[in-house]
Amino acid sequence: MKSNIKDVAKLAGVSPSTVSRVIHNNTRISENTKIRVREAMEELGYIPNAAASSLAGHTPKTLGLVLPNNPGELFKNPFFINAMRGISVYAQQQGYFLLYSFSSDEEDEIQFIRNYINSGWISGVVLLTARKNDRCVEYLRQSEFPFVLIGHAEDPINTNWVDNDNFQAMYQVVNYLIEKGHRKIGFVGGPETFRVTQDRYNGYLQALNSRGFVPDEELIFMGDDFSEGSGIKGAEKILKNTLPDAIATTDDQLAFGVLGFLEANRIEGLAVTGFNNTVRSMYQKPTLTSVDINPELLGERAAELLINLLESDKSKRKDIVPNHYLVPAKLIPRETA
Amino acid sequence: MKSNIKDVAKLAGVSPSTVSRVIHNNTRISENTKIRVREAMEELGYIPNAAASSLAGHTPKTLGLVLPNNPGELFKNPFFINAMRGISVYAQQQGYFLLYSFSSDEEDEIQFIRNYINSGWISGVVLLTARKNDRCVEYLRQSEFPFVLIGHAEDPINTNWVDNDNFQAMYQVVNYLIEKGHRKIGFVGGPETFRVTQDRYNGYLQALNSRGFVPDEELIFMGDDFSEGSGIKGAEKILKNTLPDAIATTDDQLAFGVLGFLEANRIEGLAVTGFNNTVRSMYQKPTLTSVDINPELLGERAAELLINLLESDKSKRKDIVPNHYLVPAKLIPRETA
DNA sequence: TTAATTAGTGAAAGCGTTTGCGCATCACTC
DNA sequence: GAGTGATGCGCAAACGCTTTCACTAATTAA
Repeated sequence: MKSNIKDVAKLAGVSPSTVSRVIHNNTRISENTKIRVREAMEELGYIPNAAASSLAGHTPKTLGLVLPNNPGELFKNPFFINAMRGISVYAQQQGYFLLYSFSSDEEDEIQFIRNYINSGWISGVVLLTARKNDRCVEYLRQSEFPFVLIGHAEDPINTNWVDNDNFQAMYQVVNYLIEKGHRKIGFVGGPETFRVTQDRYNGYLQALNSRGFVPDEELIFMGDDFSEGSGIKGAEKILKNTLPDAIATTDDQLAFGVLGFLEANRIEGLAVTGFNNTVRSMYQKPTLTSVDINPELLGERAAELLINLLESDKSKRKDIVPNHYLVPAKLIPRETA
Repeated sequence: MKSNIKDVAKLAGVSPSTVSRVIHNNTRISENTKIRVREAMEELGYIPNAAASSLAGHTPKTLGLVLPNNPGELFKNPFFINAMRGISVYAQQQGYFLLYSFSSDEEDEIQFIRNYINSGWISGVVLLTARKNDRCVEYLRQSEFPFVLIGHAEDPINTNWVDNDNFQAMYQVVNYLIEKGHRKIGFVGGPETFRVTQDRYNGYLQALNSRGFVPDEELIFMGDDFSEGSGIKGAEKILKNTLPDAIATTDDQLAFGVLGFLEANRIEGLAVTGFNNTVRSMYQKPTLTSVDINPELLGERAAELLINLLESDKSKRKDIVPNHYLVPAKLIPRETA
C-alpha cells in the first residue's frame, strides 16, 4: 500500500532521482519520461514523504499559523475561523499543509515560532494578530524566516502584510451616514495608540472634511480598549453637552456599549455603526449596521503573499512585490443606520 | 544558532545516540549523563528536527484535524473554533503540533487524510464532524491509522470517540421545563436518522415518563434538516390542533424557526429551548434558552484520548480503555424559558 | 571532421534522527 | 575467580528524499 520513491522508480524503469525530478517538474526531464513516471505514481497511489523531503533540503509545503487564545474574542467574532478558512482555501489549493497554534501570550507565541522553525515542519508563518512592538515579528525577522502579518505592520516597507483599507472603510461609513442625512456625527474609537484607530479616525475626519463639515472635539472619544465599557464611556462623553445625529464607532463592541447607553437613557433616533460584522450585530435588537472586514479574503491574500514569497527565488525574496495587499471592507447597513 | 543533535553531543561529550535517548527519556541513561546532556541542549537552544525524527521512525508529534468547510455553520456556531482551542490546549501541553484542513466534501476529506498519512507529518487524526457511513472513518480504520471522532460513532465499540451525553442533556432540559411548571411540552428534532436526534428524543421521552406524563404524537416533529425552515414547519405542525406550554428543540436554528413562527402568528407565552448555545441565542430578542455542549471540553477530551492512544504501547492499542468520553452539556437558561 | 555544447539520466552522498546490536564495566553469586 | 546479569553508552545502518556530479548520446558550432 504505502509506496516510496524507489517503488515508483522501479515500476517506471527509471532511477529515484528521475522520479524526484518529475515530482518537482524539473525541465531537464523529457516529456516521455514524465508521463511514464506519473503513470507509475498514479498506479501506486504514491504520495511523497514530506518529512524525508524536508530533511533532504526541500522546504516543506507547510505554513504555521499563530492565533491568540482569547476565548471571548474568538467566540463573539468569527474573524479567526474565517481568516483560517481563507488561508486554507489558497494554501490547500497550492498543496500546502497548515499548522496552527493558539497562544495565550507573546512569550508563548515566540516559543511556538521557535519550535515551528526548528522542527523543520514549516516554511513560513502567518501571524493573525498584530501587536505593538511585536516580539514575534522581531524574532521572525532576525531569524530571516518568511512570514506575513494580517493587520497593521509597524514597519510596512520591510514586512509582508495584508490589511483592510481602514481609512477608506471609515470614510465610506461616514459618507453613508452623511448621505442618509446625518449632520452631527460622533466618533468612538479604540485606543489611540492603535494604528487601526488612527486610520479609521482619519477616514472619519476626511469624510467630514470632504463635505465641508468641521469635526467637533466634543463628539470625539477614544477609549482605553475595544470593550463595551469603553463604548458606554464614549456615549456618555459625547452626549454630555450635545446631541449628535449619529455615532460611528471602530468596533462592534464599542457600538454595543453606545447602544446600551442610549437605551438606558431612553435616547432615540441616533444612528450607530460598528465594525467587524460580528454575529451579535446581525441578531441583536436593533440589528447593528457594521462593516464586514472580509476576514476570509484577508486570509486568502495572506496565504497568497506568503506562498508567492516562498516559491520565489530565495536569493531575491526581498525584492518581491507586492509585499502587501489592501483588502476592501464592506458596509453592511442594518437597523441602526 | 540552529543546532543539531551532533552539536549537543559534542558539547556534552557523548554520542548522538545518547542525546537521542536523553530526549526520549530512555531509562538506560544515567542521571548524570542526562543532566549534562540537558544542560548542553539548553545552552544551545536545541530543538529536535521533527522531520528527521519522523523519518527515522519515531512517530511525529503532530495531529491532523479535519474540518468541514461550511461557511454558514462555521460562522453562526463557534463550535469548531472552540473545539480547536480545546484540542490545542491539551495537544500543545503535550508537545504536539496541530495540522488542520477544511474540506468541502467527503472526497476532499479522504484526499486530505491520505495526504496526511502518507506525508509522514502526522500520527493521528481528529475528525470534527461525524457523518453517517463516514468513508473517512472507514478509510482510517482500514489504514489502521489512529483517530478519534468528535460526535457519534456508528460503531462505538471499535471507534475512539467523544460526545455529549445527549440523552442526559435533553432529559435535563425537559426536566427544567417541567419544574418551571410546563406541562404540555412539544419536541422539534432534526432528521430522525441522526443518532443525536434519537438520543435527545429519548431523553425527552424519558423525562416526560419519569414525571408520569404521556408523550403526545401531535406535539412531536422531526425535521428534514437542522434549519430554521424545519423549525417553522415543526411549530406549524405542533400548533395546528393544540397549544403546548413549551417546545424543546434539538438545535438553536430549529428554535429560531419556532420562535419566528410564534412571532409571526402572535402567539405568546410559550417556552422554547435550543441546543448549541450559539452567539445568536445570547443576543437575539428574546434571548434563547439553550444548551452549551461544551465544545472546548469535547476537543480537549478528544485530544487526550488520541494522545493516550498514541503514547500507549503500539501492540495493545486495541485494548486501551477508555475508548470514549461523554462530556456533560450545560443548560443555559435565558428569556425564552 | 573535430570540438564543444546540450539534453537526459543515474550513482551516491547527505539531511538529522532513531535504534538494534555490541562492547565495556561493575556488582553480585557460587 | 569464573560466570551471570545489569547498567551505560557508542557504532553504524537505516528512514525516503534531494541534489551535485558525472556520464552518455545527440546535437551544434567551428
